[in-house]
Amino acid sequence: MSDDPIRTRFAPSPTGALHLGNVRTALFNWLYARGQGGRFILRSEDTDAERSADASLSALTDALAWLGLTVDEGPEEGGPYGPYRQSERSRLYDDALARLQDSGHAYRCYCTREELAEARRRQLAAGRPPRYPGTCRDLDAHERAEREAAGRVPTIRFRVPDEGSITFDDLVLGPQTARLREIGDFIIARSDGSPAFFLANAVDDAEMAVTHVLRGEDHLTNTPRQLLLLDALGYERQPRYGHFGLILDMDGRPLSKRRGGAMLDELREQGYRPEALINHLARIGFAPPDDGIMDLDALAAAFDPARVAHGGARHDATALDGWQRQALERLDADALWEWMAAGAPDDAIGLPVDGPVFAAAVRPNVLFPGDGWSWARRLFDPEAEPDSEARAEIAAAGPGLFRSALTVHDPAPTDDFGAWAKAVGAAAGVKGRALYRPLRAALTNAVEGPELGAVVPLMPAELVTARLRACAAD
RNA sequence: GUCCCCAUCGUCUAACGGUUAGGACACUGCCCUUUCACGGCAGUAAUAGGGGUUCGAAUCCCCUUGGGGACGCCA
Repeated sequence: MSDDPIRTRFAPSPTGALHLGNVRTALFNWLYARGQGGRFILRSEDTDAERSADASLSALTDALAWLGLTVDEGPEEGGPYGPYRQSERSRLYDDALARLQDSGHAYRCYCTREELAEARRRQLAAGRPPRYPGTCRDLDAHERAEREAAGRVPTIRFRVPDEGSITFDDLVLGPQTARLREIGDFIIARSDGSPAFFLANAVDDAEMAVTHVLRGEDHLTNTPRQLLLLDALGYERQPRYGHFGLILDMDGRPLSKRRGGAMLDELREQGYRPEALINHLARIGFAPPDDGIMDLDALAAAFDPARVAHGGARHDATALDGWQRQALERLDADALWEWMAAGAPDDAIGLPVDGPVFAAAVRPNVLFPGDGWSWARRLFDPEAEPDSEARAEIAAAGPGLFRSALTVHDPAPTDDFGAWAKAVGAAAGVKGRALYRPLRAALTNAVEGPELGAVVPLMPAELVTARLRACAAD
């Protein structure tokens, strides 16, 4: 069938937290590799030494593992194309840089940041695209020596041909053509000798035999440059690229750490389930065959880059919550309790019943572990007070109802709540809404919540009595 | 400013020349529940605008408008 095994990669810079856009990129690449029986590679793009930290990298691998995006080759897993940290691959980049200069594809540029910024400013002001003006493009040996004597440290730039075009078949968008005259000479090595993104990223993809690169459309205009580099370096084995629209927030603005609400760590901390996140993200830009929650393998089997949406799309937190609800419904009581317990606050109240029993009882009214724990407090804390709505409900019902309730309170309604409530209704002469709402308010301290029959039997009998007395006292 | 990508219900999307334009989330209503929520059922709601091409256009082409991206010693 296929000659070469599919290889995809996720190549983040370990400088900070992942937002949903990054996660979806990882997800799509993982889905494609998995669905095609290929391999998913993690590569740490840590060439910017100061900003990279191994702590961030391990946080990142932890996040991928939590999501279920297993890594086949990477910094921790190793693999035949290692090392998988760019900081450990400088020999490769140095070699590429040397070859590019020897072949005349690259040259030293002595322009300072200030000069470049000034040139850009002038071009913009003149209504022209801000491109490298080519100042150092054709320096002779004498001119170079002069600048070096002046203490200037060069960067290395790739010489983009003035004429011609480059084309590629985008996995998502289809055929693409870029005119070379639109592309300025770009920096491939910083003045400290470290490789720039264009170079390191392209060289590594080729060296690591990556076959398919799925990335955000912010890279669309990078691709021609990287193809140029790969051609100049003589790589015959080049990856195919696919670009999809970026994820935006509900205002249609790009996701950013600053605006918040879409950072993976934050969401995980809040208690979102990985399945919820995965299913939400899989459907931003892609339409799996099933409406319900799908597991990663099923998503992988269905995934097809050619069917990924071209345009950008919004991250709607409400939709994510919908997936969270579905994810919670599918958990069995033990798993639900495990999830809730993991998210217990420091001042979590002790439960008078088994955790899984409690978790299952409040499940329909819980989206996050914190919700469960606030139900625990409302239901089981002897100190808990009715909220204002509950107070109003209790006042409106008057003490008579609760006095009646106390008369039928022995034995406590812990066994058969339905029968007890019926008896109370008969004794007080009320029924339906007029009966249940005050009882709910008195017993659970709130006017809305889980099924009373599921939750009241969990409460200690003395507590039920105490709450009824408090309401009957007036 | 220049170049590139994009455009279907509020949101995410399906329909890849012929459908009553479908689904999910959200919203509304009804049912269930001697209770709110949960759940079940139903409903409101979209092809940005204008020109073409075609027997026939959401679908192909052009223009306009609107969004996004790139143009960094960031990745």
